[in-house]
Amino acid sequence: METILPKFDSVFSIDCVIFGFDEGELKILLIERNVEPFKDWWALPGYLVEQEESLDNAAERILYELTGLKGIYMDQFYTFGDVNRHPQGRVITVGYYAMIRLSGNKDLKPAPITNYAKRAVWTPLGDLPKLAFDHDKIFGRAFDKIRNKISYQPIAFELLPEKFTLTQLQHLYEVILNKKLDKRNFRKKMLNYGILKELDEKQKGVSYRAAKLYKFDKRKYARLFQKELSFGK
Amino acid sequence: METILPKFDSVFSIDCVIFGFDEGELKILLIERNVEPFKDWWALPGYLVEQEESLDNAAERILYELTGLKGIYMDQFYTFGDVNRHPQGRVITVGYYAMIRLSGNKDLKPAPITNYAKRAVWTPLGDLPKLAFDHDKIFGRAFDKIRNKISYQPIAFELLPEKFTLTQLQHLYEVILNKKLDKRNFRKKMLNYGILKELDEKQKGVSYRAAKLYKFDKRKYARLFQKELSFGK
DNA sequence: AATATAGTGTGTATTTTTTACACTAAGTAA
DNA sequence: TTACTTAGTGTAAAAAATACACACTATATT
Repeated sequence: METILPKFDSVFSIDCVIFGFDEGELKILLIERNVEPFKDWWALPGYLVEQEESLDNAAERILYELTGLKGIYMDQFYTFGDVNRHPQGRVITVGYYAMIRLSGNKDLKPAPITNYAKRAVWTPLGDLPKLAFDHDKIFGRAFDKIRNKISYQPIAFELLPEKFTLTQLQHLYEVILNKKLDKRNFRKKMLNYGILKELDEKQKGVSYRAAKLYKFDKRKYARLFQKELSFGK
Repeated sequence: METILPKFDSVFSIDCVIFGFDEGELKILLIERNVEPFKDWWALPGYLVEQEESLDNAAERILYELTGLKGIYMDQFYTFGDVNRHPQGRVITVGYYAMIRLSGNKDLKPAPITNYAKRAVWTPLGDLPKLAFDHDKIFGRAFDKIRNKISYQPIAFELLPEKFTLTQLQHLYEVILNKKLDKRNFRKKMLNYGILKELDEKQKGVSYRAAKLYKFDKRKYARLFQKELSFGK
């Protein structure tokens, strides 16, 4: 006995939730759609997966084509498969997210390969418009994911410039977690992880006492957090 | 401008990793395939998603059809989309897992709706054969997921009979985490969660001192673990 | 030169959580 | 009655989390 797979034209898609942090605000990258359905609406960068590409590769390609952002590594967080989530048919979409350093990626243009997006814009979470399709829901789940993850793994460094102050780091945490943290306890905890390198350099251009700059030590981070989360003996 | 979605015959599938605990062993539910490809191989219960059904519904239906297990709520853990994961074409599969109480579900028969599976068998993790497709990888990720999750959320109760002893619970943790735990500390911690009801009843049929039985208090559990994981002030 | 301003940077005591560790009690089997 | 097997229990020490306030320093302003 043999099963023949039905013919198919892959109708699965990827949607990307790309977080950035700029001017003290958390932002995500949205595109303005240039095609129906939802023409002229704002949406997460997302498109159909090609026949011959893996999901991870598709995510990277699609993000590039729609926003010009190149070589971004993303993680899956959830797959959305409600029957009516797309008005033209059944489309299952895999949600990917990334947190990236916004500096240098401020000006974005969709790659001129498609005309699918008019433009890509960093949008503060506070100003999010109603999004196309079920993208509000997809965004919500991505945000839950990072909020949850950051509370047990210091993942936020990806969002900051290469050199940052502890106060900047703390602000970022406060924005993601949506609550104020205690300065002394925060510093103690972050420095105790041992994944920050203190630099011989200070903040510049501020009209008050300049703060020390720090760098994130990727190697120590990897060593620390690839280990299992402990349950103890 | 308008995009027409390509026609499609949904070629996405669901694969289920169902954990059970029996005779002191962790087991998963495997089917013996009755169709090509991989006819006669062992595989995770999994099949194609229908046009008009959500992923969650598909998961439940497929599990029922292939194993006879009815009404099991499962969670997604990852979506697998490598290009060549299926020998007959591009199939993206969404991984679902559940931990269930094995008692009463020991004897399983595929529902006589399909002839896709010859039988469904609880297989100890220690005796897993090489599985069809990339199911080894899918299983591995599911196992990582529960191992990780149990270290910050006491999810293991689902695996035990309704009434259980603390020693049974501890054994289960030890099996999942693959390390010995300290009896006194384990009890202290579990009882402190406040999600166990001590019963006026003891174990029966053992040839040594009978242990107290406990029940899992779902309401208190829900109250406790829907709250955010804390970062502190 | 003096002053105002705004954020930097630091320590300690308390509480909570985690860890380490070993013996007696209770029930069954012979 | 004795031997055997698992149940059940407490305490001290260490580590982590929390609560809390003031002096310092760089710049801008007068």
